[in-house]
Amino acid sequence: MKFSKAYEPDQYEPEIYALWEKSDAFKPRADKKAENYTIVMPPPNANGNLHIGHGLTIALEDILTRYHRLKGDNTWYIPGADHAGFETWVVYERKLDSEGKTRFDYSRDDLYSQVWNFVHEQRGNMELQLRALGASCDWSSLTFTLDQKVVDTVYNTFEKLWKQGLIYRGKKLVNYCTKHQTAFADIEVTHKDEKGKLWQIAYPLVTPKAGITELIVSTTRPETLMGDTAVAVNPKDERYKNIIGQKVKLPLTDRKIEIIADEHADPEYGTGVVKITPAHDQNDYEVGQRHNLEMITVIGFDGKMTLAAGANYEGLTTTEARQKVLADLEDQGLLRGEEPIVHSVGHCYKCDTVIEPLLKEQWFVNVKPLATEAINALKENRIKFHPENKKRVLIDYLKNLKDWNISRQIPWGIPIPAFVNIDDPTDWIFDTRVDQSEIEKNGKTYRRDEDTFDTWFSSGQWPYITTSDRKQHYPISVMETAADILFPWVGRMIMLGLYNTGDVPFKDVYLHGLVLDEKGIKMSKSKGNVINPIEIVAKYGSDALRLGLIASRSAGVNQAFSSSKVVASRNLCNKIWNISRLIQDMVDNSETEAVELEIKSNGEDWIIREINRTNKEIQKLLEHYRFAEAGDAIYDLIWNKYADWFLEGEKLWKNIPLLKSTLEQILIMLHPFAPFVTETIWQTLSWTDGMVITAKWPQELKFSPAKAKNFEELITIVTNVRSHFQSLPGANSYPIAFYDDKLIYDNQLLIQHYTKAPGVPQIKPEDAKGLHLAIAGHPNIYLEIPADIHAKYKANLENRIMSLGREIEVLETRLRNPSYVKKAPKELVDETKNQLETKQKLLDDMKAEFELA
RNA sequence: GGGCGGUUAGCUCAGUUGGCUAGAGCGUUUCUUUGACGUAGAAGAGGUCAUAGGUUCGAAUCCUAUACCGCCCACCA
Repeated sequence: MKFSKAYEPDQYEPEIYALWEKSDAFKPRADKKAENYTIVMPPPNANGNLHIGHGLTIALEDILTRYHRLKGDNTWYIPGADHAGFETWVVYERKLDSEGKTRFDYSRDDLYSQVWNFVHEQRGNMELQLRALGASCDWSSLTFTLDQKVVDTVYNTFEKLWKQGLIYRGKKLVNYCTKHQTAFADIEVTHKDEKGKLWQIAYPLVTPKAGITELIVSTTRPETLMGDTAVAVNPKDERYKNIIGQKVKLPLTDRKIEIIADEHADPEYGTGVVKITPAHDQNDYEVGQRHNLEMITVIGFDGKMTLAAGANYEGLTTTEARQKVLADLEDQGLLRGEEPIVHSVGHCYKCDTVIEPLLKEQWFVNVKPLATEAINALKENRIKFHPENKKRVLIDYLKNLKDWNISRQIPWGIPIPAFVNIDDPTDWIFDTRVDQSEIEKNGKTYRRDEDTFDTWFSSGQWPYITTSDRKQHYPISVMETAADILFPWVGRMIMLGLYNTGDVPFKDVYLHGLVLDEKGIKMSKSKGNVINPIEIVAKYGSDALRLGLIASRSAGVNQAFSSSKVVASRNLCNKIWNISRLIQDMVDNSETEAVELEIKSNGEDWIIREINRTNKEIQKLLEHYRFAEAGDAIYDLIWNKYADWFLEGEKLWKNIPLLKSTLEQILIMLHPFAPFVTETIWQTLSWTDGMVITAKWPQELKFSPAKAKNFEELITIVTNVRSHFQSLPGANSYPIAFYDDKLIYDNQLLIQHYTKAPGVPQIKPEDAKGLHLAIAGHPNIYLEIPADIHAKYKANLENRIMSLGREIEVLETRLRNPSYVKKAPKELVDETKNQLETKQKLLDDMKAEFELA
């Protein structure tokens, strides 16, 4: 291969990925002495496409993976694919709908195999996209969330929970989406503030007492009135004390319901009387439990009124029923008013349908014992969080967690391995013969539960399922995922991981925020502001996307996507490409085959120092998950140090062994951040062996600190001269004369090269003329500019003298403060003194310059 | 109602346990076709770190209040 003028990522990326994959570079080494480093990918939807959030996830995880691989760890990055139960089901149901079919046209087994086929036809895209993003994951251990080993583990866990009494079947209020015909866990419900109305309705007392003939209740849901089985007042409420236990006539029905006393009724709110509808409201359900109330279901799973609501209302939608109930109450003179109200209403996160709390028999996990263990582990700091504050947020969530409904009424998922006796609905047994809808056991016939598991129940067991073939990799090193699934996923992995293995599932958690659009708005299909990562890869390259995504981003914070960062990153790739091109060119044109690594100039000591520093810095930053800063560090090294100063100087020396060695070091350090371009370069360079992906993280080279410091001074001198040249007429046409300065004497050529001055002559002190440069430690440097130009230019220098004077004043004030001198660390005070001295000298020099002319 | 973030250059954001002249990318001004790169090089301009107090020798950083913006949680009839 040869280096073209510009790096064109699309020409190399697929080939490079194939090279890695073919050579088993992604597989963990079987080195017993090395440390294990394990990351499990949050499994993307098997039949979906990756979005920009995946771009970020892969960027972060792959940087860690590649870094640890270079460091020599047994690095294992485990990919996954999610059957995405509900998501996929929604897509498939839409397809059925477009064919004029519904789920009720098929058996569950039919539907399951239909979706299975559908998913497998669609599958593969996502995996190709992961490759395009450069994920260096071990494809041979890809786990699909419906793989047998997943199902087996999930069944074992379910059975264990069941045997220990932590699973129970209960008829409780569940969050039900009447459109999708399934229940949800509390966490899956999206609450929104909405404008509604609060109606006042009169419930007449059967026997008026204590001067009270009727009770006014307030409700936002009059249509549930027919499901009322009590009205409640606060036991401490003096107004109603005497009528507790009396009955009221329930309007629109012929039922009489009791007035009960319960803390739930807030005396301050409305009239202080609340209607109790245990079958349709979570609070009322709890009141009902306390008072043993009857539960009447007036809304069905289809979202329509049931017969129990009365013949007049049966079959109406809730909205229609509300209108009719209000109208009927109005007719009977029982509607006593309405007022606008803003209240929070639960919605289906997928279709936005209002979630209906409905009574349904479901499987629940008693989470208390699991959550307690998890909270203990968190409090004992067995898992480190990035950002740290999310740990407390999770603890608070776990403390208040209610029992977890794990049943879903959708066919696409892991079937719940439970069967019910056809003759005894209370007789449930655990059995894994889920491929049969009826089984025989002990001479009795059992029918399969048609429901499937909540996907979080299975993915909550992900870390130990995926590492089951190499158990020494559990707990995994870090769980990197999106901050918005802290509760449903991270929390559940910790609970179930502890429950199943006794150990936490991961040592570290790194949570990333959302990638917002360029304006800082959440991306969504409906808003049309979605950025497709694969398009960015096609346009700017995979490395540019990766570097651009991690730039200026910190843990847990939502942040806008920045195309200018992507462009800047693309430019960096081009920069390192051209650096390599230049070095390859120098190598090709060098006559002698120098082998020994030898340092020949101050700039070489300096660049070695800078590389060493950056090496340490990157390691430290990555240990702390500071990706953006690590990216900045390598960017700065390559661009502002290696290219602008070191390479520029090497055009004079061409120290081939050092050029080769430093370039290799830089390529290795850049590799985690820009895997494709570094590998492409590695494969193109004439002298490199093997692949950079499996190279060894660079050892630090030795250098002379004094010489490195010298070069720093040269940089100051050069920059100073350039600055003058920039503002002088005639630009760089004036020689830089000096006397009695060894550093300049030894580097005349270099200074001339950097400044483009016509010459750097050594002169006698008495011949000094022109502009006297004011550089600390180098008092005898002159720009030989003609007297007339000099005279004019002097005015410009006054500004510098003024600002220097101000700086000196600040330092003097500080040192004049006795408590500063007494209390601040000695080094700091000494440094301040030093500085003051240097600046004072500089100021004197500059003033002397005025005398000269 | 409870909790968590944020407010730093024109824009998007960094800024580790308080410490020297507060950084980056983009944008912007001027100059430059030098043996790689114009997706470039060189030199600049640009910030009273939201506000008000406090702690400290020293505060963008710690504390208290205020304002505005964003997010999460919750059983608001």
